[in-house]
Amino acid sequence: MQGYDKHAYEPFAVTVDLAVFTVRAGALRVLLVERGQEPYAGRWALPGGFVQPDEAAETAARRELAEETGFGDVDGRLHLEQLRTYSEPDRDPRMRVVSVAFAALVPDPPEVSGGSDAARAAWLPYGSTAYGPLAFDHDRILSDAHDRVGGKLEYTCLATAFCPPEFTLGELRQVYEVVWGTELDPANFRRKVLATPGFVEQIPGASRLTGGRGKPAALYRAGGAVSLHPPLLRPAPEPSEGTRP
Amino acid sequence: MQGYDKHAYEPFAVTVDLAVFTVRAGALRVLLVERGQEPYAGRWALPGGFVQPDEAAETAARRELAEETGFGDVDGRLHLEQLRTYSEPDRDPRMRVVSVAFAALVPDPPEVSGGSDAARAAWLPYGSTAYGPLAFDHDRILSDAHDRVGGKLEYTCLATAFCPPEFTLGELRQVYEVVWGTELDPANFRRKVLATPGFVEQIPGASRLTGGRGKPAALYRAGGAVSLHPPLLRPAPEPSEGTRP
DNA sequence: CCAAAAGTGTTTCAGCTACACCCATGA
DNA sequence: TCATGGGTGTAGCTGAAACACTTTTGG
Repeated sequence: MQGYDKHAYEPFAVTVDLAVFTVRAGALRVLLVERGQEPYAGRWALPGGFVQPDEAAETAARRELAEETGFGDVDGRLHLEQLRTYSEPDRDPRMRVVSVAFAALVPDPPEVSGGSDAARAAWLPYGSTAYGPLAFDHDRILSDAHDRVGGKLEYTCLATAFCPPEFTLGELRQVYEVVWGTELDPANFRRKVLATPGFVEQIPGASRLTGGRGKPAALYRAGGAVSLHPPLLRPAPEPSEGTRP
Repeated sequence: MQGYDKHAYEPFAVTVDLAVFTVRAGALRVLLVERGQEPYAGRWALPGGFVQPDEAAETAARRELAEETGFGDVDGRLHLEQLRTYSEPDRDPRMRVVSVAFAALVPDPPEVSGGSDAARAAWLPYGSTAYGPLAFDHDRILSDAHDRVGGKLEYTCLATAFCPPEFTLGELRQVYEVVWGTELDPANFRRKVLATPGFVEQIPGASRLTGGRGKPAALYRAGGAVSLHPPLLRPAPEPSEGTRP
């Protein structure tokens, strides 16, 4: 950071890529766009685009998401979080592109009106074989984003970002189950969540039917807390051993 | 990511910044360099520099660290981990600079031979008032890096990255205490570490004096595990409440 | 009545905290 | 001998897992 010369180096293009998740119909879904041009024409890719000269990466991420998928930040309920930056020199065959990746969570999936830029946009089930390999290194980015979200559910109150303003504890539990791919004990989950001050707040008197059948469930709002002490650990992958790479 | 034109946008400079931590003499220290030029001449800053057109950010980070501080990756014992990317348009007064920040941990601090680029390099105590505000937004980067490292100690085996190849459990415990700024019960810490398979491996027969006094301590090596199940939680900051922003 | 989901109670067990206590060494 | 840090033992608490049970709805 000592010797500066604006033109001493070949210019870098800086882009953003977004892995936007939601939970719909009991499944984890990702927002993908179909590429209309080479390279990777016809392949699915993460939404994203160039960072403009006067904007921060996060600003660019919100703008591109709206432009490309017609999905704006409705009611400010879009949770956006920087994932990491991918900078391998050959990750784009045409030029040097450094991409700042974001993981995003949205509660209810509004309709996707394929925006100005992209040929097609759709919420596809995460991990599905329906969309082959993604363009560029987007498979890796998507996988990293999924890992990050799964981990953050353990020690933050992030799960409410998948839920509408008013939700039941069963819906909140489904977020954990769908992201982790496991089943949780409803009784223990309930106690754990309610025992964490500020995770959720009950809406007095309100209740709603969920599965069509069953007792109506009380409604809750997201509380002000952001972190979980102690954390809500997912069942150990191995039989309680230190994980090796 | 649809319409490409290499010169359609003002070029971005892409740099790396490193927050390199070590534990020396019972204190957490950071590697800083003194700036020789404007802006912020004479101020302390994180080591870092430009990413070259043909290298990934992590490669650039290792190279700059060696060039600027003369501190190479001795024995491959440098733990380097991407933190996040800082891209606010005004973070450098001269031009648009997007910086990929890294957190790094090293075991024993070899001498720092202020390298080619920097005026001076030194290991300064973290949080000390000795170095005023850092250049650019480096105070924030350093703070973010400290948070990240502190958090990762809880649920990964990262602490061994601060230790030499052979270390005692007291030294390992000191890493936690120094980074978290708390005291830990030696007995319980010992049991917890040994109960996690793959965290450390005892070196049979070896022992060493540590504080000059006291019983010689057994020596251990880092094991192959990377994550901690269940985690080693630090004492809650508040009286066991969900943390609010 | 039955199925399904919400919600409560209870037993059991693992893990953590706290603290007492012994061991080996230098001063 | 005392101070210091390593290392072991143990009683008690907390919280999570597992599972039985009640409640309230739709079919």
